[in-house]
Amino acid sequence: MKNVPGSAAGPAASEQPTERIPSAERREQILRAATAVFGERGYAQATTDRVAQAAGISQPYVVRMFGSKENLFLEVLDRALGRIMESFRAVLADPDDSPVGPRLGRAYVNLIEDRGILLCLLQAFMLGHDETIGRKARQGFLAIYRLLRDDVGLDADDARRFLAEGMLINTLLAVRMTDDYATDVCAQEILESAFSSKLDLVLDVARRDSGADAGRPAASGRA
Amino acid sequence: MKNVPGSAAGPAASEQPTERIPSAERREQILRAATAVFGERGYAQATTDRVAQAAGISQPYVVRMFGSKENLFLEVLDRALGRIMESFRAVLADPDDSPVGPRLGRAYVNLIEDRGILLCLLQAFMLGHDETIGRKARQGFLAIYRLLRDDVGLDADDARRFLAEGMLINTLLAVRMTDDYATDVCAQEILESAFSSKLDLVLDVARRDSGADAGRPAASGRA
DNA sequence: GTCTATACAAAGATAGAC
DNA sequence: GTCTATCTTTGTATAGAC
Repeated sequence: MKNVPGSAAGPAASEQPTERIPSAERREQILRAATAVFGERGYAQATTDRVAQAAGISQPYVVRMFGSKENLFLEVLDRALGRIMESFRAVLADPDDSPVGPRLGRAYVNLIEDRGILLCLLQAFMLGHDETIGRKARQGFLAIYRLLRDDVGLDADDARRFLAEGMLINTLLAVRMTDDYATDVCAQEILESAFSSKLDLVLDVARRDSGADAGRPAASGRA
Repeated sequence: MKNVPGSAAGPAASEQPTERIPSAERREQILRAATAVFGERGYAQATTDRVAQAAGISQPYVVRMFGSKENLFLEVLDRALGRIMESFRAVLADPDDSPVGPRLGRAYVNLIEDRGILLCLLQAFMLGHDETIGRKARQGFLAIYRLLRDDVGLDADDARRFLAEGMLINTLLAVRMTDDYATDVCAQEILESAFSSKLDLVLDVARRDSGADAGRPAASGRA
């Protein structure tokens, strides 16, 4: 039972044999799906087939459009880095007078709404041993560091501390610490400490994403 | 060209068809090899065959001894957590009067000599989506947190900060930031900031491990 | 622009000999 | 205690039709 074009199972006869949409749009759709899948399972455990299912298209088409799984991941990584930098720059541009640190932190956590962005970053960092991906991952890390140093104006210690908190956040998300929020006081404590005002958002998103294991189409609107 | 028992390629006719050693010892040997491989490639990308090569035995034997790859990883994770806790407890037991924080930090970084221990931990954290491994990973994380809170006596904020620095360290190791140490000032700066007095050790270990890609036997002594 | 069919490689696991 | 041979599944990628 793979992804069926216009077969039964559906509540009537409506699903066209996959809409024919412009490749640019399709690209973005696939990237979005791939980000969720790579973020959740990691590069190696993510399959092009799961990405395809999440995007609602066939596996060969995913490969066709991006050339290879590795290439797809590289584009996903690029996109994720872009979102992060963009998000930080938006904070810097905002004429708010409260301290930047916390504002950047909140902006970072807000990115969890964009499913998989943060996790893909961490997944990429885990691939340092890979010739191609590793290099790009290091570049990405350093690009963020430079932004903190040069554009935000943090000193080396503050930049390190900021990144450290970011890595902790990534880790808590990756290990799904929210699963233990309700049953373990320590889990609760560290989550509150790490996310503070953004904890509700994190818990909401975790609830939303759980069950909807990135893989098959996210229950599209039209039923 | 797999791992050959007593074939050619060797500098003479010496290598016995793999020594017959007691299973307890072999177990430890495999766990050590597996820690290096899992740490470097991650759970999914690590193959039982690479572990076997690193341990100098056949692939089926690895599976035979641990039942499955998943089980092997779980034991590796257990062992890694044990080493960390043990190492922290040793610091607490040490009648040194300098502040505990930095001493714990140095003890943590010292663990990189035990190849893969730190990385396996992070790799496990990345597997939160996995029913079995994810649960154990969360437990491990929380066990460390409790040790910091209860045994070390840190408050929630300090414990969080300590863990955050630890996650940054893990990430820097995983992404192999040391590869850029010589060529990128930012890489140099953040490595110095994150590892401070232990940077030399880190660079040494990186040099030692590079090239010796965990996979084939680590150039055993007798040539 | 998108699919079906399929070739091909990799990897985990099992059987059974030594 | 340890290996060789091998089954089986899964997953990437290609060919070619619609």
